[in-house]
Amino acid sequence: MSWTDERIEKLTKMWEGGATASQIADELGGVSRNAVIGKAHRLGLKARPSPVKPNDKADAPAAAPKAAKPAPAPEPRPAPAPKAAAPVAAAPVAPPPPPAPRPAPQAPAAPAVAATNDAPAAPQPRIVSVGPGGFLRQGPGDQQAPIPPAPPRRLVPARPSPEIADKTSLLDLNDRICRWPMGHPGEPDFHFCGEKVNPGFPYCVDHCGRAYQAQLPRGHRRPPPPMPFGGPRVR
DNA sequence: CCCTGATTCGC
DNA sequence: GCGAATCAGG
Repeated sequence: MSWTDERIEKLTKMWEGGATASQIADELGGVSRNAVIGKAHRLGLKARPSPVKPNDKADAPAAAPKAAKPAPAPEPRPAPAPKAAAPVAAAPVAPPPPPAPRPAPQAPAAPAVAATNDAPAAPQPRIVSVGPGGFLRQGPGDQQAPIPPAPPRRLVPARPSPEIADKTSLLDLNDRICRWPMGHPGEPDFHFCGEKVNPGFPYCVDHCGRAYQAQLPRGHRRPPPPMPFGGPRVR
């Protein structure tokens, strides 16, 4: 098996969605999890809580049970995204989303952001910007609102548009229609969205909104990112 | 043992 | 670039 664009794309999405290398591997088929990991690294997709990696802690004087160590080369790795500045003792990394997607009832985001620290005077309730394709980027307050409660799985959504009467199969894909996958490959109802693409993007406007999300400031990240591929397969 | 991701290194 | 082998923590 070779790394086609489609496969790389899927690998990327699943990896970023928090799927494990094994899940990705047998979802793609024909590759080992090692291959997936190797490829992910080559793609520069690293950075995921690894069970065996640098437990990088700058210092925790209050709660640092282990202090008996010559403290060799600290070697502060040049992290591309500085994730410091949290005064409260917070977990160093957010735990990856559990493999089981729970259809959370539409919990309206708390009306107030509960004054994190400061900035109570100038509350910017909405951060709305326009992406390169013209779709709206969502702010913290209204992000998941229009999106229906997480599809449990194995559902075939209504045809996105009447002109696409049948499922959009792999063979129907071209650069004008949305390639967002629905369901799992290999299953009878697997198909693609098929909506007209947001010009310049591989997806329709709706799915662009899912695929590309504005990087929110490190204070209030949404813990469960939507998994575009429909969540891990349940066997 | 099972799982995980990271890294190495011959191809 | 690729991925099996290996490492190492949970």
